[in-house]
This record gives sequence, structure tokens and C-alpha cells, in this order.
Amino acid sequence: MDVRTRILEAALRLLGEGGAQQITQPRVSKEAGVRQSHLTYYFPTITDLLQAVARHSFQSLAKELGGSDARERPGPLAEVIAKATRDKRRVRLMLGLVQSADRDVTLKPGMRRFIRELRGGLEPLLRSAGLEATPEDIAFLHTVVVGCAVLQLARDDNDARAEARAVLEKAIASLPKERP
Amino acid sequence: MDVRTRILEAALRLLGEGGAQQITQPRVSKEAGVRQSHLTYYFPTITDLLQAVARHSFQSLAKELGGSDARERPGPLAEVIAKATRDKRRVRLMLGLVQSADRDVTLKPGMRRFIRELRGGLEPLLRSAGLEATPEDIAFLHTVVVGCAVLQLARDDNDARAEARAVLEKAIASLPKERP
DNA sequence: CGCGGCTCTTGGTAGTTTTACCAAATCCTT
DNA sequence: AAGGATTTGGTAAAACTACCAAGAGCCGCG
Repeated sequence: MDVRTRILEAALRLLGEGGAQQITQPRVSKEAGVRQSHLTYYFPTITDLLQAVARHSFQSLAKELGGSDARERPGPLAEVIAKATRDKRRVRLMLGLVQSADRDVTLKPGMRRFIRELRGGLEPLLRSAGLEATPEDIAFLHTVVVGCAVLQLARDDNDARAEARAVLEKAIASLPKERP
Repeated sequence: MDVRTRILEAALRLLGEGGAQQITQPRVSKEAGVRQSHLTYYFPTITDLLQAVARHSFQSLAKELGGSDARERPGPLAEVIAKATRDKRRVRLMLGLVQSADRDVTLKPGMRRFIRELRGGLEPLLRSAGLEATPEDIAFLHTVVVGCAVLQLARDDNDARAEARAVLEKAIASLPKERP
């Protein structure tokens, strides 16, 4: 893997583990196993790095979140989604991206595309569960998923997990069944 | 206002504007208009400051969010809530708290209390709109509210606002009407 | 009153971390 | 072999954390 990519992946890893303040040149370079001066070579300022990380993770996350995960290990839909919302790494990353996009307007288009792709990946998942979902339904479900993810990260206890599960069930139950 | 409080409010302001990496001694002391050494006097380490800010904002936010706002300027329920989710300062603060609680286990109890209080404030609001909500209903609505808030901050365009509004309407419509 | 002890304020500073930069060497492609 | 891209091994300067000594203000107690 080339140095640039190694740097981005390392930064992504740190972001998922410890949040945005982990992203400093010394830490990232150590995590990536490259010299610090590589960072400033590929990303002149730390802001450039942050931006690039966001852009890079939009791509790598949209794929991971939307697709593979769900279809590889199938199960009740609510369970599959609940599992995804429980993955702290993923939620931290998502929140990090939201904040980056909030701070930096140049990231907004990427963020919007990211959300569109994510939802695009959600659609076949629903269909495979026998549900026919309009874009409005998907937006609704997506909102619930985000809410569940954030609240679980915030509380991080069994109650939160059980509640998230129940909330997801309810949201899914509200979707229209596909006519056969 | 005493120095300690000035510091906390200043930190809160910075958190609402620019996120957690704004919280440094130089920035906070400048924003608060106090000497830097005051920071280390009242909050020996920067972690202490972060913790104190979180605790302080749990209190000040729970009041603000749950209560006054809604009852002072009444209107359609969805509109009132939608407005709250549009306030970026507030959402940034909420996310900042979530992340702080995620990083620092000592803040988790405060976070849980915060969420309980918030929901406690939501209940009379619903009742005043003629809705009888069980704790499960409130949890559901709260989840949707959080999702809307985050997605709006992420996208920050008219589509996102319209969508949030529609999603909220739908969530509220799903609540049971109070029997008269 | 006035003295001792407390809290708080002032005005620093030492030491670490981080950013941003650079010249020289090396590699790679054409 | 020329020329651009990358790597090496730095360093200057800024930002930041944590600490401290000395003084001011305050309060209760004798």
C-alpha cells in the first residue's frame, strides 16, 4: 500500500478509536509507520489531512456500511441494523465525519454524496427483507438508525442497546410491506 | 459572574461554535477574558476542564432543551421540535458531549442522567399537545430527534430541513392520541 | 482591632508537543 | 541520463500544558 493511503488508513483508525484529537502529525505518522515529514509532504497542513481523511472515509465507509455487512451474515433486519449501530468504531467515525463536514464547507458535497450512497445501499437490503420502501421511508429509517447509533454511544449500557433494538423494530414495522 | 463560571461558559461557547479542539487553555482563557493561570487554578489539567464543561452543560442544557423553549413560543409540535434540531450550536454541543462521554467513563453517569432529564422534559410537552406517550414512545421520538439533528448538521441544506420536518411529522403521527 | 490563615489573582516560566518547513539524497519513469 | 516524485533527516517557530512564587483580598477569631 502506498504511503499516502497508509497515512489515511492510520488516521481513520485513530479517528475510530479515539476521536478527532488523535489526529496529530506525530500520532498519525507513528500509527502509519511512516516519517512525520511524509505527512507534510502529502498533506501540507493538518487541515488538508483532515479533509483528505474525510473524503477517503466517505468512500470506504459507504461501501462497508451499506452493502457487504448485511448480505453476508443475514438475519432479522432489525438485528442486522442494530448490530451496525452498536459498532462504536463506526459511530465515532460517522460523528467525526459529520463534525468535519460541519466545520469545513468544502466537505459538504462529499457528505451529501455519502448519505445518498448509504441510502442507496439500504434500499436493496430492505427489498431483500420483503419491504418496499419509498425514499421517504428510507430517510425515516436512516434517521432512526443515526439516532440509535448516537444514543447508544452516549449511554453505552444494556438499557441503551435494548432500547435501540426496540426502536428499530418499531421503525421497521412502520414500513409498508411489499405487495406480493 | 465568578471566574470559574466564566471559564465554563466560555468553553461551552467555543464547543458550540467550533467543536472540542477549540478547548485549549489559551483559547478558553481569551474567550473568557481571564488569565490563563486561572484555568490551571480551577482546573488543574485540561481533562478536568473538559469534564467540568461536560457536567456544567449537562445541567444548563437539560433545562434549556427540555423546558422553556417549547412552552414559551408555542406552535405545532413538529415545528417546535424541528426548530430545536436546526440550532447548530445546540447540536454541536450535544455531539461534543456525546464524544466526551464516550472518551471519559466518568462522564457516563452524567450523560445518562442528562438523557433522562431531557426525556422528562419532553413528556409534558407531548401532553400539552394532546398526546399520551409511554416511555417507549418518548424514547422513539427522542431517537428520531437526535437523528434529525445529526443529519441536518451533516447536510445543512434545504432538503435536509424539509426531510427532517417530514420525518418528525411522521414520528409524531405514530404516537397514540390521548383518550379524552 | 489586627493577626493568621484561607482563597484567589498576578505575572510569570519550563518543558513538551505539534506544526510547518527545508535541503539533500534517492528512486522511478521515460 | 534528465527530471519529476518521493524519502530522509533534520529544524525553527508556534502552541500548549502544567507549574510556581509572590502578593492581594477576605474572613473569622482572639
